[in-house]
Amino acid sequence: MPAKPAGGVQSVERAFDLLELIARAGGEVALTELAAETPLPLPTIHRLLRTLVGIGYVRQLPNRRYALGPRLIRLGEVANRQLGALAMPLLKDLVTNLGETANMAVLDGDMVTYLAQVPSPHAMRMFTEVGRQANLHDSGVGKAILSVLDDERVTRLVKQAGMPTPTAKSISTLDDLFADLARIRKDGYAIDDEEQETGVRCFAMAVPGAPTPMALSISGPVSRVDDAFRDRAVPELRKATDAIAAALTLAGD
Amino acid sequence: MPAKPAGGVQSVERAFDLLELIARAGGEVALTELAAETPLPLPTIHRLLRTLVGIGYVRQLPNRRYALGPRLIRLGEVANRQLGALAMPLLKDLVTNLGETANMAVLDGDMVTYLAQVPSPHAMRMFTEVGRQANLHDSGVGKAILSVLDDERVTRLVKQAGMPTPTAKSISTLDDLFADLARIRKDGYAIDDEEQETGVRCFAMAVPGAPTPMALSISGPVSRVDDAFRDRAVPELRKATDAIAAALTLAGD
DNA sequence: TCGTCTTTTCCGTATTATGGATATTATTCT
DNA sequence: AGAATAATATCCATAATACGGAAAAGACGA
Repeated sequence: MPAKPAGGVQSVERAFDLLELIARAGGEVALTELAAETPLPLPTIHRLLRTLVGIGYVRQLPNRRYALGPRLIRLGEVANRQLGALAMPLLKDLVTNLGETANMAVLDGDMVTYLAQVPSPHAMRMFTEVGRQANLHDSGVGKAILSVLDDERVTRLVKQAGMPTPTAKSISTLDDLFADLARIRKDGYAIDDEEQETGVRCFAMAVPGAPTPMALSISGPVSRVDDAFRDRAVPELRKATDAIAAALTLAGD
Repeated sequence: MPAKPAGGVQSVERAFDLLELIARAGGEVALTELAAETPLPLPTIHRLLRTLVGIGYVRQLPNRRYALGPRLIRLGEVANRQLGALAMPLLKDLVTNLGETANMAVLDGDMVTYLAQVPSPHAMRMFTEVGRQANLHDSGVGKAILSVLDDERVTRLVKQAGMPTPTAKSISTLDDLFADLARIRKDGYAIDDEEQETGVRCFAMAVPGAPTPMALSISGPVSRVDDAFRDRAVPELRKATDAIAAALTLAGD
């Protein structure tokens, strides 16, 4: 009885589902908790975990609880470098030409993950933003990414993640979000106007045709990041996103 | 005909082998290159990759080459945070009490990966060391980790990774390495005396009984990190590694 | 100490992944 | 440019592999 048309290797898919579940649960889960979140029978879950523990991608705590293993860190790092290396020179150009902090982020589950950043020469910013995650509806990169997805998927992702409002200006309803997405689709760039952090404004643009939805952004204090800045920034962002799209198409020489 | 007594799920193990191979190859490989490095038949490799691409852990470039996918970044981040969060307060204590940069690293394949760092208040150090990898034989944390492994494994790992000599003081032969490991086992701490980077000395100690071999270190300029410093540092390191060992044992509340 | 819940092992079954053979593309050579 | 070559992708019969119900072993709480 073929329930799914997918042609993937089931046990592999299930193993990664488990890893995702552990990650979603904060990095540490009991076997029963996993069983509650998947339709898989307990022995199956246990066998897959046993396998993952054996090869070091999951570690079992003395509690018998399961956590993500350290070998995953390396894989994540390489994946990160891979994409980051591609973007770094472009982000640097953005910072040189515009003088504000440039970021690159990808869609990752129902959030965005920042992959690379070149800080502005102006002020010292936070430790490192790389690896940080943000919500789709309250960040420039998030909205830019949503703008290239179909409405159905937008709804699903946002409902899944919820719509917290870190500032008074944060978008809080699906209607407002779709109105903003319509503007983004029309103009080709997203604005985060103090929606994520008070005092910080940001312009963002999706990489067109990227296999994994991703976006670039340029952000800084509202005092400097104004309409005049936008007029300078948008063409630069376009140039950079186009360059990444091209690099992805030609990747690997 | 059971060739291996292992009770793992083969397809899962194979899938992760492929991910490791891609990582080892620098993040991007052609199908044939993978085939050359595994005994697996091509169709099997292809099917596994297809599965991984389908769920986003591998992406296929327009070249048809395969690269690690962005979903791995998230998993790596969570795994990192998991271990890092545990260590952060302890590293902070080390820095407070000793005034130099504190690191935590784990064994990862045939190298060490730095998981967390608290920089010293003294001088500005490099961007961020987190995620960086170092060799086992030329770093304090690496040698500390080797000291808790059996000789056979030490030999295998070091032969696998090779013994580059970044500085004139780097250990370059297995004999020298084993002599140093003997001292480390006796005294309970490792020294990296400008073996990795000229001008930088470091004391390191393994976390006893850690499920995944890991170590802490405290490092700084040779001018400040001297014998007197060692006498202050070693007890502090012991305290911190014991605390981590205890935390691992009690992890999960 | 005993009872309950969680984790782990067992093992017959058939579903699932396997890989040889082959088709379909890219790439190189002349 | 076209043919030859190599790389990548798909088929499909086979059986080996993973599966999951059932029951044991172990942890936990009373």
